[in-house]
Formats: sequence, C-alpha cells, structure tokens
Amino acid sequence: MTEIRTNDENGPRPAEARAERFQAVREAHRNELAEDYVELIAELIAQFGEARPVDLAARMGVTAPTVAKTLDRLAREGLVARAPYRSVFLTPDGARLAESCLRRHEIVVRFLIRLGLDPETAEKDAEGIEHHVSDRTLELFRSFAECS
Amino acid sequence: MTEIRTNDENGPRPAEARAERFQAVREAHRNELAEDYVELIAELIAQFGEARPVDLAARMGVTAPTVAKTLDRLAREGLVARAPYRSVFLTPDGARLAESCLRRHEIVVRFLIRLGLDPETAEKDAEGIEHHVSDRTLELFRSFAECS
DNA sequence: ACATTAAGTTAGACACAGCTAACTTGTAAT
DNA sequence: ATTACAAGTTAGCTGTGTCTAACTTAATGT
Ligand SMILES: [Mn+2]
Ligand SMILES: [Mn+2]
Ligand SMILES: [Mn+2]
Ligand SMILES: [Mn+2]
Repeated sequence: MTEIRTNDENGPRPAEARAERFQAVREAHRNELAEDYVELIAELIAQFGEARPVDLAARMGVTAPTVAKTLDRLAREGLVARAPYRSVFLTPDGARLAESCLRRHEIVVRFLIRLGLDPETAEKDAEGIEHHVSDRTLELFRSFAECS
Repeated sequence: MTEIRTNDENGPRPAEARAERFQAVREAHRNELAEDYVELIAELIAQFGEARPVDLAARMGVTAPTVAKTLDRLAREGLVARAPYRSVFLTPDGARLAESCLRRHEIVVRFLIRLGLDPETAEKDAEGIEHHVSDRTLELFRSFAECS
C-alpha cells in the first residue's frame, strides 16, 4: 500500500508561491555586490575625491585581486569606468544606482536605530537587510523612522 | 604636486569597522541556504511525514540536481541524513537549527505585518531579511510584534 | 509479472566570489 | 635620474550554486 503521499493536496500553488520568494532572494543577492560597491565608491569619491581599489578592498574586507575582478564585472555591466592603474569612476547608471542605495541604506539604519538598536549593530544588520527590503517595506521603514 | 590623499586621515578604524560588517554579511550568506533547507525540510516532515527532494525543488524554485548537490553538502555538514532514492531526514543538529530558523522566520514575518505590510510581501521580504537579523534585532522585532 | 512513469542520480558546463603568488606600474624621496 | 615601495594586475586555484542532458531506480497500475 505505502499510502499515497502526493504532497500536493493543496495544489502546487503554495509551492510555487514559495519558489517565487526564494527566487526573489537569489535575485537580490545577484545585485547585492554591485550595490554595495557603487555605494562605497560614491562615498569615497564624496569624501576623498577618488575611489582607489586599495580603499575599496580595505572597506569591503577582501583582497585587491577580488576587488579587481569585481570591478571588471561592474565595468562590463556599465556601472563603473576604469583605466589601468587608475581610480574608479561611476557611470551615470552607476551614480544613479549608488544614490538610491545610499538613500535606502540610510533609511534602514535610521529605522533600526529608531526601533531601539545601538548604532553599530544597526549598521551591521542594515548592510544585509537593505538588499531584501521591497519598496513597500522601505516606505514603511521611512515612515516609522521619521514620525516617531 | 598631486595633493597627498592618504585616504586615512581618520585612521584605518572606520575602514576596518566596515570590513567587519561586510564580512558578517558574507558569513550570513554562507549559512543561508542551509538554514532555508532545514527549515523547509522540517515543515515538509511536519506536514507530510517526509521530505522528498522533488518537493524541496518545487518549493526552492530550483532543479532536482541542484537540490541533490545541496543535500550532499548539508549531509557533509551533519545537518541532514540521507540514503539513495529515499526521503531526507534531519539530524539532531539539523532539527535544532530548523527549530530556531522557523522561530526566527515567524517573528520576522509577524513583525513586518504588524508594521503594516501585506502578508505576501511580508513573506517575501522576510525570506531574505531573516538571515541578517542579529539576536538583538530579533528581540526588538519580537517585542514590537507582540506588544502592539 | 511487467511496463510505464515519476523520482532520483551522475556527469559536465558555467559564472561568481573569494584566495595566494608572482609580476608590473607609477610615484615619491632621495 | 634612480630607487624603493605601494598600488595594481594577472594567472591560477578553490568552493558554491545554478543549469541541462542522460542515466538509473523505485513505485504504480494493469
Ligand atoms: Mn549591503
Ligand atoms: Mn549598504
Ligand atoms: Mn530565508
Ligand atoms: Mn542576503
């Protein structure tokens, strides 16, 4: 007999809904590194006038070759412009992305702090959370952070 | 002259602090798949009495070989036990991890809903956010979700 | 019993993101 | 002008996570 476990009594709907959620997370992770890099590059340029690979490496916590390879990919994707042995620049697309990431990052951090978290933990958690916050959620975060 | 931009006027401290944050995010991502799998396996066992690779694949939104390879890794890490052509089981370690992930997942979802998000978006965002929530933050989430 | 079919496995490809080691380039000081 | 050193690059390794194609096994129904 081995009782019939179709595991589908409720139709494939809930299974599909879940799959979509995980796919969305994987999609977010595919964009994550690009977002963090352009955000950091924008900050370095604002602060020092230039973004050097060595400074990116120190702040990302990775080695120089890792930064080089990542920057090559970002250049391929049209987010940064670079020339051998020079600092990195953002393309218009890259600058736009950086702007929106910076804004989102700030909102998430402020939200967490407003919720009662210490600033350092807020920064740490925000660095991961920011990439998984939908527009709707971000708006709720913004709202909660401001009005309170 | 090419003015001296050491990019280190504030010492390497802030750079290091940032690096630690990104390293923490990478660490979270290393554990993420394992967490999602054991959580899902526990749910399938609770609901159907067994967790079959095909059901994992449907719900994770990936193909069967992907599930197989991932389960091999989880077995290597001592989180699941498996035999060829059979359903998957959780080891005691795996069951413990699943329990804590399930709890955390629930808290994050309820928090987002309490904040005003619709349930489906809450589920979607929670699937990513859950892996980046520190104990401290989780406690704040729990608190906010309950008392309100 | 046997055939059909669903589930599972294996092999092999690809891209990404990290690393070390070894090399090249640019520049700042002498 | 030379040199020394910091920064950048290149090559090549590893492990993960995804896929398709082709195969094997187990279960179902007749
Ligand atoms: Mn981030
Ligand atoms: Mn950020
Ligand atoms: Mn998840
Ligand atoms: Mn993440």
